Amino acid sequence: MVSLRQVEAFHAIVEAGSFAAAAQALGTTQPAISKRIVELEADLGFLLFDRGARPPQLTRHGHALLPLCAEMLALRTRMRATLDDPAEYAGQFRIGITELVALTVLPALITRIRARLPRIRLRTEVKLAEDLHQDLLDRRSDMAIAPGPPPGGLLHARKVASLELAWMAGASLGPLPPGPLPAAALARFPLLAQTQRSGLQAVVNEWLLENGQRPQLILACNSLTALSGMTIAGLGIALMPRSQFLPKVASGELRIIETTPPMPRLDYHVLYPASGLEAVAGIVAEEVAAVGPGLG
Amino acid sequence: MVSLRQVEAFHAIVEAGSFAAAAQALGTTQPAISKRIVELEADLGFLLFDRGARPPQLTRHGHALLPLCAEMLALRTRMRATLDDPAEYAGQFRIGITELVALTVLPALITRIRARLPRIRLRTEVKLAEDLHQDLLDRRSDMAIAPGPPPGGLLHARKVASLELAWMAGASLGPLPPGPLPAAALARFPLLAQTQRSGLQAVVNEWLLENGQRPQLILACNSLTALSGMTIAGLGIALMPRSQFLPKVASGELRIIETTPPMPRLDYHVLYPASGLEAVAGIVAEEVAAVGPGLG
DNA sequence: CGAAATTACGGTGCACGTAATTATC
DNA sequence: GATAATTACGTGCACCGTAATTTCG
Repeated sequence: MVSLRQVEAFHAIVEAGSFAAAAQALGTTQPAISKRIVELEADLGFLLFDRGARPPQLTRHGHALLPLCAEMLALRTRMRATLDDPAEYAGQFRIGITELVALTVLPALITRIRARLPRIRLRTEVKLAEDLHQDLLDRRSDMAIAPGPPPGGLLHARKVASLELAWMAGASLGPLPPGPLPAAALARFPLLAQTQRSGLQAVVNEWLLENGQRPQLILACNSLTALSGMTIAGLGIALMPRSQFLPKVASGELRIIETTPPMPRLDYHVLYPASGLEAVAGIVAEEVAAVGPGLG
Repeated sequence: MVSLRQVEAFHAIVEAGSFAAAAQALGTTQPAISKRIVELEADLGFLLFDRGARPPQLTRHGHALLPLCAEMLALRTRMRATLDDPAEYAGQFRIGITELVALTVLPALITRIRARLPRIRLRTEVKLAEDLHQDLLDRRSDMAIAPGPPPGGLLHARKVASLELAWMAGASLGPLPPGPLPAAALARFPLLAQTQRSGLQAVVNEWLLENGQRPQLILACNSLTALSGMTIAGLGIALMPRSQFLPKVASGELRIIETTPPMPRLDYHVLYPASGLEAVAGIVAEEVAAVGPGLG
């Protein structure tokens, strides 16, 4: 029997232009897409694609079927919008966040969301920025609070904070030269960093490259907390959200290294796809924006 | 994610009036239906039924969702109808038949069907009449060629043959009284029969009951061929399609017992549901009708 | 020869059906 | 107390992802 997954796959192939692209768009693999189409063709009793062409061309019947598929998928979206008042939404809502969010505004955010959407079933997952983006695109999450910029025009995006970043060094790292350091001087320190998939690390890479340095990481760790600990221990220097670590600076555990040119700010966005949950997501996004200043 | 099976279940419950009735209509069980609804509600984020009422009442949101579901299911049906020329249909088509059909017109029928629908993938299954009806209702088959009457108004039905039936006795059963036998006299013979789910047996039961006799079967067997063998062997008498066994009568292996009142005729129908394959089924039905006289 | 779809295959999660429980009239 | 839906649970299947194969340009 025809299933929505098959219809979705067919539609995605036509939209994306190839089986492989459709697989990526739907967050699955090429063989899975291929199989869904074979099954759909068997169910319907006619071929949808002419496999003799590259890329596969729609058959006459495939063309005829396409608008029906689009309409069916639109209906699925409209089903979720049937809920006129988002406050009544009692379903699951998955928010992907960074560690920074988890350490700062998450408790306040959850409190605010529950106040406006009392029946919602929240799920949060901490990941690095690029993984959060991918989860959104693959529909594994409904919203992300992450450094931008958003990967494409596919997502609703709203800027919620602009973090001031600063290179930090532990007290035991030895004397620092006075005044702002150029990139070349900075790059001579051991660089501690989150992994390549992190938003902070993207800033580091870009800044170093723009200033003629090759990023050479000494140590990568996916935990910001662990990273700060290693920095304090004098293992190297790390780029971190300035305000979040000001207490450590005041206590003398961390020292701030100014740079020239200065580090850019890191913009946090709330991101969500068009998936029929926009009404709910819009409310959550408002609350994210409200707590945004707490990020730094 | 919302699936067509969930939507189908929801729609069927509203149509049928209860979870249990929907399960029967869809050929599944009550728990399966219940689970699909729970999942659908979880996906959508709102309740569809008020479980506090008996039978469960649609919530406000359930009411709002219903037309979208109906539209989606209608789209699924239209998808199959996308095929404008049924002769191009290259899918599976499952025909349920009785043993009588298999023994008489099946080869001719298959030849004719393949001529008109050259790409079709035919599947045939031999079963007793009641099982054929159930397979149709549960969507396990696409067409049945079986004794009527059809169980409800749910199926397309077309009469394709009217079989003359006759009680038959083997040569070794001993002398028969001359002239037509009343039901009471007939019932004193050992009665051989197909099982209760057979169309022939339904005729026997009804006729005996109408004429004041309790059906008392000596031996039941689901094979008409085996039944005729046992009759020839003198184990008892059996009601069988008259024309099909005329050669055995001519050879003296079988004798015909006329009754009073005479046995009714057994009407064969071609049956198929509304499932989006009507165009194909209509063509197949024409061919069934064309070979119908071959049934007797 | 390279890109892309299909086929093959092993594993896993999900959906089903049976049976027991709960709830409602 | 009876009917109907839910919950619990074990099983089988279907779908997925990895990898190998085939098929085009």
